[in-house]
This record gives sequence, structure tokens and C-alpha cells, in this order.
Amino acid sequence: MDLADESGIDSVTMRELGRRLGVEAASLYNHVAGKDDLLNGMADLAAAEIELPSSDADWKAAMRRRAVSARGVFLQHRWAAGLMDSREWSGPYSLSYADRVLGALIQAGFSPGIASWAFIVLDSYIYGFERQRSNFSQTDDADTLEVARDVLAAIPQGTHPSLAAVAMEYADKPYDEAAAFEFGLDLILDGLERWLAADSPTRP
Amino acid sequence: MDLADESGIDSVTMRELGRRLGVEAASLYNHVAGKDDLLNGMADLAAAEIELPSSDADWKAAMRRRAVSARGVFLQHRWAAGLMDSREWSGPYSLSYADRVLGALIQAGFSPGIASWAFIVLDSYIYGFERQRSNFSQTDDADTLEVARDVLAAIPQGTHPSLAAVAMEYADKPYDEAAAFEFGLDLILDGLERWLAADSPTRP
DNA sequence: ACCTGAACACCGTTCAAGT
DNA sequence: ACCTGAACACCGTTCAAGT
Repeated sequence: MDLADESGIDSVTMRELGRRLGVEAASLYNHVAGKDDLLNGMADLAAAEIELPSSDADWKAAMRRRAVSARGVFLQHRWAAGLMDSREWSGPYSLSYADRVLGALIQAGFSPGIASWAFIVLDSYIYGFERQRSNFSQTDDADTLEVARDVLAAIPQGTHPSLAAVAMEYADKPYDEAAAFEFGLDLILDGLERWLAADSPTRP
Repeated sequence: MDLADESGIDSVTMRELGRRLGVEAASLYNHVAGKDDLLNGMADLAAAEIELPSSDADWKAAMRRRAVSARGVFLQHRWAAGLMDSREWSGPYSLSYADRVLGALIQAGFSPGIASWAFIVLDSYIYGFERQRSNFSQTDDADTLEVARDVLAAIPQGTHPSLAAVAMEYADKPYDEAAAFEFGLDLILDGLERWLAADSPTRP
């Protein structure tokens, strides 16, 4: 994970990892079934760093904290989102994570079926946002101005007026990533809350 | 794209693609700058298959059709979502796509800034859902029952009660993927509509 | 029980040489 | 203008051999 943090996930190679551990690549196979096993383990350990929802009565605040915490983990481990959502979440931490999230939703009044939908919808958004994010600000933060200028330059003159308008919007003021994330997060959470309020009276 | 559809994205290799085209791998470099260029082109051509929003007055229906259309493209090209959200969307079709979506949102009354947020939120969800989906039903449809049984088997006895409850829920009735997708999609679209209704009177 | 060295079957990419 | 053959520097993985 240190190696991936520092040099990117592509540099996580059996040979490079061995070099870092002072060992030959072949030796790693005494500790890991293969590279897939290694990456699964990394994904699970990243999942372990996401704050589990407390069993508060306030499910919405708990889900919100969890989502913001996940985004924080993705910021620290930029490889994590891509790894976690492209392989099976069968590690022990991932299982606990899923259980606690589902538990909080069920306790809030969602049926198991709807709770699983809510879980999928929230995580689709959380992971999806990170992967989109990593497209245009993969380097560091606050280089959105350059991106905006690049987009403007890439647009054939006169075409794509709406895209140009948006790029212009960001040409002078920076893009607030956290605000964008929470905008969508609250859309989903508010929608779930309204769904719960409308539905729970009919089936208690 | 045919090769990726049939044998998976991992089998898209310069050598394998050359073999399919009756040519050596090295010859491909006369037509493509490198493998990255090739994958970018594939992502852009997949984007071209997504139905563009018509310039109807009904932005919500247009966004909904677009999202469902994207999901259809992802079902046909299972490699598309992973490719499209992990590289820059600088191809001509991707640019047109972004312009049309932003245009529909701006015309609906969203400011350029909020329109870009709405675009990011919707696409985060659409791509994110597909990538989660491809985790447990990567083979075909309707094998959710096996997955549920596997999850149940993987859980240490007694622990993870909520996860077990959800798995039990799906052990006898199949998981309706389209319904789950549209559940979350409508949460977001309804939220955007409400946001628009609350906001637009104040700044017309 | 763990490590090494060498090998195998693969990659993406380059480049002189052909036509 | 396009293709080929050979090479280069890399991969993940296996396995006999060591300690």
C-alpha cells in the first residue's frame, strides 16, 4: 500500500514489491497466492480504513459520515476506489463494512431488499465520483483552471456552446470538489429519507 | 471492440488484435499512437453509442433516457464503463455527449455551475453502478441466487446478521438489476427537480 | 518454512529493413 | 504509405535447488 501510495498502482509489480522488501519476486508467492490475491488484500485493507457507521439512531448522519470518510480514504489511497469496485468484496473488512451499513439502514426502517438497493446506490455514487474525479485532477488539487483552459482549447471553435460555458465558469474560480460530492450525496440521502417517510407508514 | 466484446478487455492485446486483423502487432503503430490511444478511441466510440438527450422541454425524461441508454451500452460492451471512467473524455463523441447533456440541463434552468455538478453526479452514479454490477454478475444474468448462497457460505456463523438477512432475501427471488438502477436514478433526478423548483424562483 | 535463480510464456514498443 | 522481423525491457508465475 505504501508503494501504491507513493508510485501509483501501476508500479505495484511483483518484482518491484520484492525489491522494496529486499527479496526476490518469486519469494512473494510464499505469502500470497498471486497478484490477484495481493490486490484483493489491499482493497480489503483500504476498506478497513473507512469509518463504519455507528449504531446511532440517526442513520442519515451515519451514512453521510461514512461517505465522507470513504472519500477521505480515496484521497489518501488514490488506487483504492479503482481496486475496490472492480473486484469481489469478499475480504473480512469488506464483509463487516457491508454488514454494518446494511444494519444501519435496516434499523432505520428500510426493508432488507430496499436496504440493499440503498447500499448499492450510495456506493455506486461514492466509488463512481472518485473515479470520475481522478480523471481531470489526477495530479493534485486546484489545477482545474488549467483543465478548463485545456477543454476550451480542445473544443472546435463555435461548436459545443454549453461545454464552453461551463469551462468558462471554471476558468476563473476553482472547482470545489468536496461541495460537488456532497451535493450529490445529499440528493441521494434526502431522496432515501423521503422514500422512508412515504413508505414506512404503510408497512411498519 | 468486437474482440473486447467477445473475449474481454484483457484479451485486447496488440499482438492479439494484430492476429485478428491478419497483421503483425508492430503494424498497428502505423494507425494508432499506442495502446492508450487505441483504448481512448474505443471509449469514445462506446460513448457514441449512448443516446444523446433530445432538446425536448422535458429535461428529466431526457436525462432518464440517456442514463438507461448508457446502461444498455454497458450491457453490450461490458468493458466500456471501466474504460470510459478511467481516462480522459477528450474524444469527439465524448465532447458532444458532454455538451448535449450540459445543454439540456442549462436549458432546464440550472446555472452552468450546478449543471456541471448535476452532470458529474449523474455520471458518477451511472458508471459506478455498472462497475459494482460487474462484480457479482459478471457472467450472465440471474445467477444472483448462487451469489447469495456463496455470500451466506462465506459469512462466519452468527456474525454479520444484516448481511445474512439480505442474502437470504435474494436466495429465493432474483435480483432485479434494472429496478435497482432506476431506483437510484430516480432518487437523483427527483432531487434535482426539487432543487430546481426551490431555487429557480429566487434566481430566474 | 522460506528464499533463490533460472526459465517460460507473455506484454508494449521501437526500428531498421523491406515492398 | 504500410508491413515485417527481430529485438528490448518489462510482466506474472513456476519450479527445482538450496538453507
